[in-house]
Amino acid sequence: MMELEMDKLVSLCKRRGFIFPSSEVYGGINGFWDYGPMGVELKRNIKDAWWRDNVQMRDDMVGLDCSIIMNPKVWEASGHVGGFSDPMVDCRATKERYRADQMYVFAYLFPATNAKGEPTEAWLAGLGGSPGEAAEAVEKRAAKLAKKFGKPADPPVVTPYLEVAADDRIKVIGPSTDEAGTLTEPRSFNLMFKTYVGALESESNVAYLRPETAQGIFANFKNVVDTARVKLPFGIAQVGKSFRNEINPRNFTFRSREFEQMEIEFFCRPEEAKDWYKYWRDARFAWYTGLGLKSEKLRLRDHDAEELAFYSTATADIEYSFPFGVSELEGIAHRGDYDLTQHMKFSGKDLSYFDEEKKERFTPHVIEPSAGADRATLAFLCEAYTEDEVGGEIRTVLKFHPRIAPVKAAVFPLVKRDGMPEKAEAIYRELKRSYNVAYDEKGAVGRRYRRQDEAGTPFCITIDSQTNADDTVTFRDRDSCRQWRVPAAGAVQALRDLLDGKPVPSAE
RNA sequence: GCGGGCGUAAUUCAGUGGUAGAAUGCCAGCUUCCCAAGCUGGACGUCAGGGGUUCGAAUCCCCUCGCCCGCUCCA
Repeated sequence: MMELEMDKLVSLCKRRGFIFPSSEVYGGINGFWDYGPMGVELKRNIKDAWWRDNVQMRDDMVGLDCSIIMNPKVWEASGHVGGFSDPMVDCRATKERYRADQMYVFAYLFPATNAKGEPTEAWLAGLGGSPGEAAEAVEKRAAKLAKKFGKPADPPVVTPYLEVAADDRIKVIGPSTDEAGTLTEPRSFNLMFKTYVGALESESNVAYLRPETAQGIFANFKNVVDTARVKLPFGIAQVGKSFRNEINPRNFTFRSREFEQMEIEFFCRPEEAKDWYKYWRDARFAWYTGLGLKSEKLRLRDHDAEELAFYSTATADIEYSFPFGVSELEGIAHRGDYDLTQHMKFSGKDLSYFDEEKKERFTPHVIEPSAGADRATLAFLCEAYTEDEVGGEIRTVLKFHPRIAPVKAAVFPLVKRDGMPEKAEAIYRELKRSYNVAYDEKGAVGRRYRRQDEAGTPFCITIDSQTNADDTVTFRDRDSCRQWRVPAAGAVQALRDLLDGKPVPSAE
């Protein structure tokens, strides 16, 4: 198995117009990427395949396209504001980082006096969910100090670190150091991109760019039920950009601050949720394999109990083994009725569902298959990248599934004379009505084939001297380099059949 | 966020204080009846950006930005 080097792929993506660093002429900007002429076709094909397979082809799915900026209360309900912006404290000495709300300070007063005759103070910080938990390690450290400075007369005064006065913080000794004053003030880390709605900046018009598309679906649950004549079980699908500020961009486009999601919220009766979870978990895995992510690099991993979010009873990740490690492409989560319940609580609106047949009112449960469009695109690129050796030379091929290939076919006149260009261009024009195809008459045909291989074009159609005699053209298969003849008049249908999965004819 | 490495053409890279280079790719033409062939010609560089040292900086120093690696973080 050839080991893909990420550098080679990144370089190919740049060279062939798949992916560029964002605003590169200004030196780029960390965590943002642009899709070039090839990349935009690839990513669109992936999103279109997702939409077609999950919305168009199904009777129980509808689509939605929500605004990126929503009422900020949405994010209070979802827990993105408040719950996940814990203030953190860094230790300058040990470079460790602690959650400020889980740090308690134990102020001891030892009998030994200093030069001014004052007792010796030691403000020891400990970590834990409660003062009791934090005390354990601290007491051991205090016992050591007691040998030196004598036993303290009183038990220590315990203060949560967040409530320690700013002036007193320099007295605090961090959990893994003996030195005071190494801890920074508590700083909050912003999960979300903050902005202001309207020309004036003030606390009253703060808004956020959405960190996920899911909440727009929940917020529109009632609108869809009231207007789209849907009945449980049904799902709402959305493709769109999301933004996260807290992440550390890494690994090419894999982890970006601006990214695109393909999300489904599938609503069902509570007692059916478990079965639907299993259904989606398998269906989503099969979707990737059906588009060519066939190798052992694709994995389905169930979360164990500790890994589960508190509201979820089951979650699975679809992972891909990238050159930089195994990472998540999609998560399928059984979210129970958590989201709708939260939005009912925060909005005061009834988002329950009335089952007309069973005359029952209840809050639907939700299965959420949430996929990353950019991550899927990167996985398909990694999977497709192949280096074949032909006569001692490296042939670089992107072996995309025809459905996602940016260019479906290229049409060439074998040489630039004898009416071949005219004939080739006529076929090209005809194909172009249905497919994204390329035309090239420049230079040696071998070079033209290789150029298309590198862009992942699955088929090449070549017009040669025999075309004049019997009006047939050659089809050439990207992966095998095999060629066969097809009547020129049937070229469009022949390409359609191949793109629909008809196998390449075996060798003549 | 921390630490380390790096940044020269579209790509891969050479260039350690004295005229900005190579290969590949790209473009034009010739040739060419099938897989990066050959010949001729051509375009392409704010040497990441800014500041400093110097008669002179791609080269030395400082700052910023970006990329890579390892930590940290990643509901």
